[in-house]
Amino acid sequence: MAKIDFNDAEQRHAFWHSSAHLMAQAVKRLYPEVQLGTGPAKDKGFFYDFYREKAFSADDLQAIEEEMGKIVKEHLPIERFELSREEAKKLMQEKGENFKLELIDLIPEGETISFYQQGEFVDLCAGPHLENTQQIQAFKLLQTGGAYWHNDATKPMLQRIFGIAYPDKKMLKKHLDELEEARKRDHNKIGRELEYFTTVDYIGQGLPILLPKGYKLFQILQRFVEDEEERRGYQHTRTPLMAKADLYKISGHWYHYRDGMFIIGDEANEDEVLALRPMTCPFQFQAYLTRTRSYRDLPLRYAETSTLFRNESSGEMHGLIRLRQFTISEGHLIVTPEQLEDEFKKSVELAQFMLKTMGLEEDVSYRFSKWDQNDRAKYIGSPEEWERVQQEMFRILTHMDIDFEEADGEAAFYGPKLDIQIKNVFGKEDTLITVQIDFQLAKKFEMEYIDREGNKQNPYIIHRTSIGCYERTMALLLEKYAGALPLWMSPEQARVLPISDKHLEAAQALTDQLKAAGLRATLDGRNEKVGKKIKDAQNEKVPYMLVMGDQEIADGTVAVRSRKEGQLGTLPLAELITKLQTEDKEKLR
RNA sequence: GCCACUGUGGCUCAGGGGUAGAGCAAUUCACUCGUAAUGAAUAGGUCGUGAGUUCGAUUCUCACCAGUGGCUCCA
Repeated sequence: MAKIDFNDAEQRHAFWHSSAHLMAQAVKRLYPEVQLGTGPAKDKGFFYDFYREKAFSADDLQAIEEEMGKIVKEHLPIERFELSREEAKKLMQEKGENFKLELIDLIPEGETISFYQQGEFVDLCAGPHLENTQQIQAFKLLQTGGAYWHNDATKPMLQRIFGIAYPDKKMLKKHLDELEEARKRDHNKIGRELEYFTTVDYIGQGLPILLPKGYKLFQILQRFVEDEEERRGYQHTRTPLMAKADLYKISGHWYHYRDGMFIIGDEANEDEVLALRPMTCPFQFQAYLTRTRSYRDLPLRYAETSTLFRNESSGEMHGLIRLRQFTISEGHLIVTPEQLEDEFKKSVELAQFMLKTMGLEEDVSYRFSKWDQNDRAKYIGSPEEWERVQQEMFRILTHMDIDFEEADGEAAFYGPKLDIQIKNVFGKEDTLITVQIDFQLAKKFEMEYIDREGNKQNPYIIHRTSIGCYERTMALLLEKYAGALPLWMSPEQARVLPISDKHLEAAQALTDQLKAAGLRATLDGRNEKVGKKIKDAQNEKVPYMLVMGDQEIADGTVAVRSRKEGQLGTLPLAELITKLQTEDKEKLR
């Protein structure tokens, strides 16, 4: 039997795919009434969807694991065979696999219909697979969850079981240990422990409280972003958090986004109906509309640190990543067609600069999000316009030095997007940053400029964010650094630790001097042993600990300890301040 | 919204139909300490919320709220 090369993506894939079949075989043995959905390999691991009235319990999972172990020991060969469409349907009918029957109907005419069999278990499947069940020597079922048939919320919900498998126990243990480690970085855990944020049940879902450390980080990022934007030719606005329904009717949000908005007042009662803003675009457009614009005014770059409200459905909220109220580094660029490419590139470059400075540039991937031409109700504009703008955007993207994937059906309702994606500790992907080309809203809002020939033209609009939503970005930073943020982002950069109460006064003076030098310093004036103070500061991820005792006071120095490097010896105060200021300004690690 | 799981003092958790405990953390006093875990004392919980069953519920039932994982949706 061929040995599996786990570094080979295809072999790994086949391994996990066969693991899914192994699990399905065990499930069918234990619960014959279960109907099979589908069971593919994932990036890491596998899952299989089953139709069953009851969800699988933890005890069920254990029983399934045990049954899988038995099947492995049976050394069942895995064999492929092909059937005609009629034979295939007959077989699946006999087995009562109604979902598989649906799948057969989806296989295009002329394509071969293949099955894989191991022992009594047969599954409709394109493969490829392992040769024998005994190759799967180590596995673990990790969790269950509901999943709609065909990923469609109108279809029945199946029970999905997730698992991981490896050719040997060592590899499995390594994977499980890594999972454990990743969980320890979960921003939702450390962000609360380190007191960046909290939630309160009687405030509500998706409405976190940023505690002082959380707000400090927010503020540091906001100042950094706004300064950088200003340097790059942006002007900042501050626009209302709500508007009359009329505004959203012009933009189309009222019709395309209504379920996502918090609406105040009732049209039926002829109230004045207002809605909290789910995005900033129509507000900033009003800034553009204050006077007649010439091509000489363009590009016009508006930015805003903008708080938005979206009525996400209840199951969606997650830590700081998915919220009902959040604040985004919003911006809109009003450009002529000739400026589109350059301004688009600059927008992406600004985002990349932000990612690089935060240390996240290695962790993101790029997605060119296009419309779904089979679902036109979701979008405004004609198919011809969509094709034209998407081609234009594709052209711009290929001129840039980025690898991107294309995704259908991920566009905004008014235009295609470049999404910068990032994964959290659980491997779940979210959009961190987005740059979008909008060829629709300028027309709707009658935004125009006078071109060289004196003719009125609709500009293009680039919707973009430089750092994304602050809350989400903060979440990913906390996970990236496991709470130990680089100095420039640390809410508390240095903590002064007096050896005893005797040294409190000198320690206070040192703290004040550091603050005067623009550093974020605090004093631990507790009546505790210095060892304990150091330990606490380490746990709270403070980058620098400054110990003050008789020796230091006599010498006019400070004993410096770094979280990363341990004892750094004693430094004269002026030298310490220079060191910290230098590191603070560096930003890049 | 759907499928599940969870909810006992700041944290980790124990307990169990008769109105609650432990360790750590906290506070005060003593000690004034050079890399946490000395001594003494104190405080802190209507056991997520509401209703039902019961003589009595934190413990049983139901509903709701919130947190978490998955699906759908989305920044």
